Amino acid sequence: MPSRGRPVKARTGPRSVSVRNELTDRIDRGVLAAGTRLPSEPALATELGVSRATLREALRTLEGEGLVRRMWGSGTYVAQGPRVANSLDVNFGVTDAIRAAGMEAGTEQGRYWFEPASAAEAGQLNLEPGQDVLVVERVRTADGKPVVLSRDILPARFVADRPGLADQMLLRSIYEVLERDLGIAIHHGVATFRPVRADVTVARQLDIPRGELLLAIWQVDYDENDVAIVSSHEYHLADAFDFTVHRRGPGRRVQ
Amino acid sequence: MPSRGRPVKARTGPRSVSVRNELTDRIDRGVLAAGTRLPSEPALATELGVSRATLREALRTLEGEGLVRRMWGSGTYVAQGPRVANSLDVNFGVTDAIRAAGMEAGTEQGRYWFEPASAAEAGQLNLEPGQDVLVVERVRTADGKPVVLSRDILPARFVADRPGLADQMLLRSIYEVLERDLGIAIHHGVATFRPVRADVTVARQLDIPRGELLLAIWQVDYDENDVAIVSSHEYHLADAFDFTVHRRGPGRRVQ
DNA sequence: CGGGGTAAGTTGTCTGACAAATACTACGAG
DNA sequence: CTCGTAGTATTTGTCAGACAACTTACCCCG
Repeated sequence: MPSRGRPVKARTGPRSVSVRNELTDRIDRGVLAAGTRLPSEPALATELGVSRATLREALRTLEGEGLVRRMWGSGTYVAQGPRVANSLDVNFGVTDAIRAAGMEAGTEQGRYWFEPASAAEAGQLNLEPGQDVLVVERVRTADGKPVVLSRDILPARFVADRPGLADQMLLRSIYEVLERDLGIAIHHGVATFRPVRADVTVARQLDIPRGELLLAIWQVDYDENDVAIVSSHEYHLADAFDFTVHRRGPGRRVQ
Repeated sequence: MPSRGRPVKARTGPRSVSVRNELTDRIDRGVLAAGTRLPSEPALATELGVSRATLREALRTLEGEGLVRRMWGSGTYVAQGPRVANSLDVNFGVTDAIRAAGMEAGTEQGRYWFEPASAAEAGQLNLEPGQDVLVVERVRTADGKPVVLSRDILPARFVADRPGLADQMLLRSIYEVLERDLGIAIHHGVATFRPVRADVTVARQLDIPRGELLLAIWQVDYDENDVAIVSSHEYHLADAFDFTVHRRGPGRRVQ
């Protein structure tokens, strides 16, 4: 395919994901307000120029994400739930979380280095122990105040022949650099979290007293083939944000 | 509408959910091991006795839940991802979490009372301020050691004419009582959490020093019609469990 | 004015077919 | 013998139309 300046979105994958994005867009922009009923499936399918099967594919995904609710014989409705700002279900970065809270996101003390992977890191990233990893450490600020200390760890081979990339990661989102410069799209991640107290090194970097309350988040991100790409450790100030999670079930015990 | 609180086991739902349950069962039982490829859609559809469209509906749901991965032209594979024990994505109760960790779940200091709803509670549960709510407070133990203090708040009218139900809630899971005795199935919930320090009352109930690390979780559960049913406050010992979350995306966002 | 039945509307399911992408195989060049 | 390449088979994605199951609203009747 000849290279165009901006490949709108034509080439990517199944057509149903385009439909999904179009519908989420309409919901986000308020074109489809919460609680309202969507047009019927045949009508909406014709309007979007796809078959009803493809539309249903997209609707099923949206229902799984909690954005719409389908009722047999009645219609499909936009969920009127609290469209929570930073839901942990979707894999946002720290920058997005800060901006979603209406504050200005910044970075301090950004630095990176290479080191041999520890046994734990090698296991998470599917490397041989001792292979080099790139560690990117940043202190993220909201309106100038340090709120998160993050350490992102990824295989060094990703940036081996691209010397400038590590510097880019200090300035921009790592997800963004991975996708735009390396063509690696993060598909999903698994996060584990626990309350901890700030030890002396973390306290110094975040400029808080030792023993302060933090939420520690360990996360591993995978691409669409379940290959581990990056492992992250984050320490969040306890009162910086509230995290929310949309939980499914247990209302499916009937069978 | 005829008053049918909840028909026994009349398979009210769509057939695709039965297919979904059957497939999750096979994955959970190990019949379909992680990483293996499922039979092709036509083959699996005939085996399950449904059309391919219905099977795809179920597969779509499973993909959204992260249990399988579909690859165009290749096949559908059981996700070999971390089938984490207590993932926050699914709405388990404290009892399930304790048992999943291989410990014995118990309850201490269970008690309940009625009180007028506070403004915040009334808003969450869609009540008039001042209407009575039932508050169920329990200390949950794992192998005899207190690990969670929980307060569940629900409209008093649910148990107004069933005096024994509140006592049942001290012994069994509230979800279970809601579903079996009241015909109310919790469909989903939204949880918010934050690290906190134990104040004096919480510390006394959990038998820990004041200032100990806790994870506070506020949650509101809804039925299938987005009606708020119960509001919960839980205080978890920081080192009792690790919570994990499966995070989608960021994949491809248009904007 | 209330109740019940009927009809219209909507989602769920089925059937069959073709398109698009991938995995496998056979073949030929080096 | 090794490697790359083209072709074929397999698998998921999409399409079209039809009918079934279910809900809602309207109209008619008591």
